[in-house]
Amino acid sequence: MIFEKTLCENKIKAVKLSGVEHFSPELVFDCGQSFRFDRVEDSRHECQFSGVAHGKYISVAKDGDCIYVYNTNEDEFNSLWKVYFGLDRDYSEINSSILSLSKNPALADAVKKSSGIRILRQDPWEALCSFIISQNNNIPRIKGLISSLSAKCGVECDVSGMERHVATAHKSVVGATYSFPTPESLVNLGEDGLRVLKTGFRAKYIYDAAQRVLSGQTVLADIDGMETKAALDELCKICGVGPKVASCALLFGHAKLDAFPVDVWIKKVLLKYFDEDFSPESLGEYAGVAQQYLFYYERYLQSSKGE
DNA sequence: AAACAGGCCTAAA
DNA sequence: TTTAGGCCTGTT
Repeated sequence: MIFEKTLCENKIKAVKLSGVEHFSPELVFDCGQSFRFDRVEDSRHECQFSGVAHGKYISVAKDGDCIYVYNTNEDEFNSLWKVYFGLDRDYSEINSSILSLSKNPALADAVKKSSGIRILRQDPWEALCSFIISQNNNIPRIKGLISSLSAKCGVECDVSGMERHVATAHKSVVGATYSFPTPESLVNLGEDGLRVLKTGFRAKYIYDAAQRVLSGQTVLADIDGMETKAALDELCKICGVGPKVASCALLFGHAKLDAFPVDVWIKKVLLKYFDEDFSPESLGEYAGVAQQYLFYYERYLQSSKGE
C-alpha cells in the first residue's frame, strides 16, 4: 500500500492510496461487523461508502487497487483511518496463518471467496453498545435503532470536506452524520428514554453498560491490555452482555483478532463443515478473522445459492 | 398468524 | 450445571 497524494480542491479534502490489496468496501461494510456506513452514489467511483466513526464523518471509495478517503488529511489518515480500516495489517500473512492451521476445505474456500474483508478497529464503546443492540434483532432494525440513537444523542459532524452532493444525499438517512452517542449522553437520556426509541428490552442493557462505563466500573481502555479470555469475562459482567456480544465487542472494538463470536450462522457452519471437537483456538491468533470469513461465506455466499 | 431475527436473563430441574 | 420460556419490535 502506497500513500499517493492528498487531494485538495474546492474545499474537498481527501487522500488517495494505491496498491491496496485485500480491501473491499462492499465486503467490509456488508459483512455485518458495523452498522453506521451506507453505500452512497457517486459517479466518480465504482463504489463508495459513507458514515461516522470515531466522531468524524468520512467517505471511502475504491477504484481498482486505489482507495480514496474523503474529509480527512494525510496525518489523520495515518493516525486514525489506517488503523480503523485495518490497513496496518498484512492480510496475506493472516490468511496464510489461518490456512496453515486448518485443512478444512470449507474454510479454504471461505478464505478465497472472502478476500477483501478486513476487521475494522471500531471505537470500543460503539462496538460494545452496537452489539448489545444487535441481540435478537435483524440488521436493518439494528441500523435503524443506532441511527435514531445517534440523531437523538450524538453530535452533528463536519462534512465540509466532502463532495457536497454526496453528503447532502446521505443526510436523508436519519442520524447519518451524527456521532455515536457517548455513555454519558445515554445515561442522561435514561432507560425510559431509550425505551421510547424502541430499543425494547435492550433499554435496560444499554443503560447498564453506559452507566458502568461512565462510572468507571468498566474501563474499556484496560480491556486492550487483557488476555482475550479475561477480557471476555470482564465484559460479561455487564447485564445483557453474554459471550456472543462480548466476543463481537472484542473482535471489532479491541483488535482481539482471536475472539471468535458464535452466533446462529456460525453454529450452522460448525455443524455443517467441522468436527464436533472443533475449537476456535485451533485457528490461532487470527481465529476471529476466520470466523468473519466463515460467517460471510455461509450467510451471503452459500445460502443465496439455495440449499 | 406464527415464526423468526447475528442472545441473554431468569426460573426451574 | 444445564435447559426451557420469555422478551420489545418489526417483518414475512
